[in-house]
Amino acid sequence: MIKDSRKMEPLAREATALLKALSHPDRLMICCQLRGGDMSVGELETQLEIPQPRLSRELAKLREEDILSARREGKIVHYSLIDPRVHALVDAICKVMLGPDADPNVQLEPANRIGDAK
Amino acid sequence: MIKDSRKMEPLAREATALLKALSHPDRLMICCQLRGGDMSVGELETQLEIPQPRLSRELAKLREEDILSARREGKIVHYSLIDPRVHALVDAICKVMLGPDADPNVQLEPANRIGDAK
DNA sequence: CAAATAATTTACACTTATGTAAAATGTAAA
DNA sequence: TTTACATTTTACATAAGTGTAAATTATTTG
Repeated sequence: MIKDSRKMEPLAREATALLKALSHPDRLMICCQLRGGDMSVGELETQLEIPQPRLSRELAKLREEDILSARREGKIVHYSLIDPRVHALVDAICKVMLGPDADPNVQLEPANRIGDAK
Repeated sequence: MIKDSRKMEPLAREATALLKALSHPDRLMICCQLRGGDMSVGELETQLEIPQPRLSRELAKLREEDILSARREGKIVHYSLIDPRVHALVDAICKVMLGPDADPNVQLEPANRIGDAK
């Protein structure tokens, strides 16, 4: 994941590392959800409808980028955001994608279906 | 560049397409610069110190994503931002990376060297 | 038309990303 | 220990991303 362009502006490189980490629907949705507080892998799986092995791998990537941390409690592993920049960035992304006057509680997640319980 | 995950939330997919387009230092710096107004390929090359073939290819990617438009004037090609979301997103990225109270005129670009003319 | 300038496209080599399915690991309970 | 549940890791196959250098196209000028 390290790129080696001698003259590359360090700040841009750092910024793109963050952006790249968010540049996958699974990972963006995960970070979007975790803004509301910690969640277990199982909860994320249910909420986001992502097959568990894939979810697990994307969580690993976010861990490696020091964006998420994991803590185990019994057989459940809880994930949480540790990079505060991600919270701000995801907020900004939602604002840009949904418009500045959108409901701030709307999350990036699989579409709600008719009949879903509230 | 098309991903095909049946259940993928369309909004997250659209957002990540945008993020992916910005997830490369060359492309992020290009968009960052163009917030200030149109620039030619040559100007971008000089400002950003990116080898022209590579610059050209990254510009092509941004065109394909409908983020930039190009207009030719004689032998010079001028590029400009056409997706307003990108302007907002780059602003947000700068804010997140530099802190909310940073100089709003700072651009993501190769580091200024001592002795550079103002 | 020939030469010069601006920009894009090709061709390679190599790495990273992604989806899927199977196997493995850690933890708690019967 | 055997089962069951939660999560991670492996193994493949295939598609994209990236850097570099050479070739090509477009446009203006001599």
